[in-house]
Amino acid sequence: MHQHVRCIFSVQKLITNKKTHLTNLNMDEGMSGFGLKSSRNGSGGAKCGRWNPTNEQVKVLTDLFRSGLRTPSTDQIQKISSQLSYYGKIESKNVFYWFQNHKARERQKRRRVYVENDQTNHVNVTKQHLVEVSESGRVVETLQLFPVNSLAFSEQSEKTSVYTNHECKENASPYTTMYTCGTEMENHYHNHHRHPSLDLRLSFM
Amino acid sequence: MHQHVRCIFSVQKLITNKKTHLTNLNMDEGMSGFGLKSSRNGSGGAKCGRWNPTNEQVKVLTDLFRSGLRTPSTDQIQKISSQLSYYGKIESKNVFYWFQNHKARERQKRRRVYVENDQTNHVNVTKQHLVEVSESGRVVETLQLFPVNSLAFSEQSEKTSVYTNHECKENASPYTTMYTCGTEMENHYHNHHRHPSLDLRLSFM
DNA sequence: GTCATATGAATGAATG
DNA sequence: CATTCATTCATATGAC
Repeated sequence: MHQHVRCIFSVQKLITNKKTHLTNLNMDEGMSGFGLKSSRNGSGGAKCGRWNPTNEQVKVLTDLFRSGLRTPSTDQIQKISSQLSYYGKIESKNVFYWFQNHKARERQKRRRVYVENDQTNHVNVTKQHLVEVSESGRVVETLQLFPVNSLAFSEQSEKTSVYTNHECKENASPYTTMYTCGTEMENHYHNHHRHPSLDLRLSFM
Repeated sequence: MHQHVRCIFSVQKLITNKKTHLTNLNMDEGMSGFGLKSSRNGSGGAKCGRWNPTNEQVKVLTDLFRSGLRTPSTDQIQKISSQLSYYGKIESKNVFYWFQNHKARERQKRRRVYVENDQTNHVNVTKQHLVEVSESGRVVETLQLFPVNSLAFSEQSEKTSVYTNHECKENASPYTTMYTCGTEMENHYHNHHRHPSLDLRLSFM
């Protein structure tokens, strides 16, 4: 709604100058449909156009992120997007933005927490030893992702917490590192996806 | 009129499941004596989840906002947060969000008024004393904030949106300028704050 | 209890 | 990549 104006601008921008990485990803697709997920809004309002990732999509993206992926290439983005489309409407740009945002916010949080620790504890915290995995560095060859077919099962590993009520102790450490260089993905799970064997096998690089 | 619908849904949402990234932080709400924030959240509840600013914190933040600060840099955020922590538990991100929200809502309100004016004489709904244009222009180097001992003094000029022009875009010089409307701050008081002369001296750039 | 609002928190989407 | 904006979600509080 309110984005109309901005959207118009942005599109123009895109066309005019910004012919970058993004452009290859149909960034200008605009917001065609949007699968009213049941997950988040589900309101009858139908939302104006913002992508609303399903839990499954988020799960997968998060897993990818945790596995070390930070800045997927256009190719990867496309693959991911393609795979995730199984769970609901999604576009390449969504994936692109997701990673951008996730990465940025992770960094931001870390920065803030760091400072906070620093000043409250007066400890020259060296908690900063989190080895930021550079996406350029070692990456897993292939990543096996399994479809989370039902929330019933996926929720355990994630924070998903339905805590919402009291003791929102959930993700007590949202900021804490989870930067393991994706090798652990190897043995992540070899579950049984009863779903259309939709395994997101992404070849990083 | 626009949100109630969502509220209903949100409740349902609660039940279903969310993927919120609630970052629990807080708990306890600090509140080192004195304050007794009477207005918001009457102590007790709200233990988990949400930061509950004390009146002093709100006062300072509001003053900063009124003085022209809109989007503090990370550095500023940290300083502010640090200083405000004197009054109670607070994290950088709270400050960040506070400004983000405050700004956004002011904008939103303004927009809303516009629409109302324009569209039709809908209802003379709370035209908001949105007038109050500040003659911004001068730049201050440092801003002295004084500790609010108590909510003694009234704060009713909350809104005070700078409201320069449409699309004020004060970002023209984000971190360098400060609109001083804060002359009043000068003489706020030099009373004895029983607190460690906690003066928020923020050097804006 | 329901509805409504204020506001903290989050996040998709951009922009530069 | 950092910053910002717009919108939405969540929840505490208060009126009815």
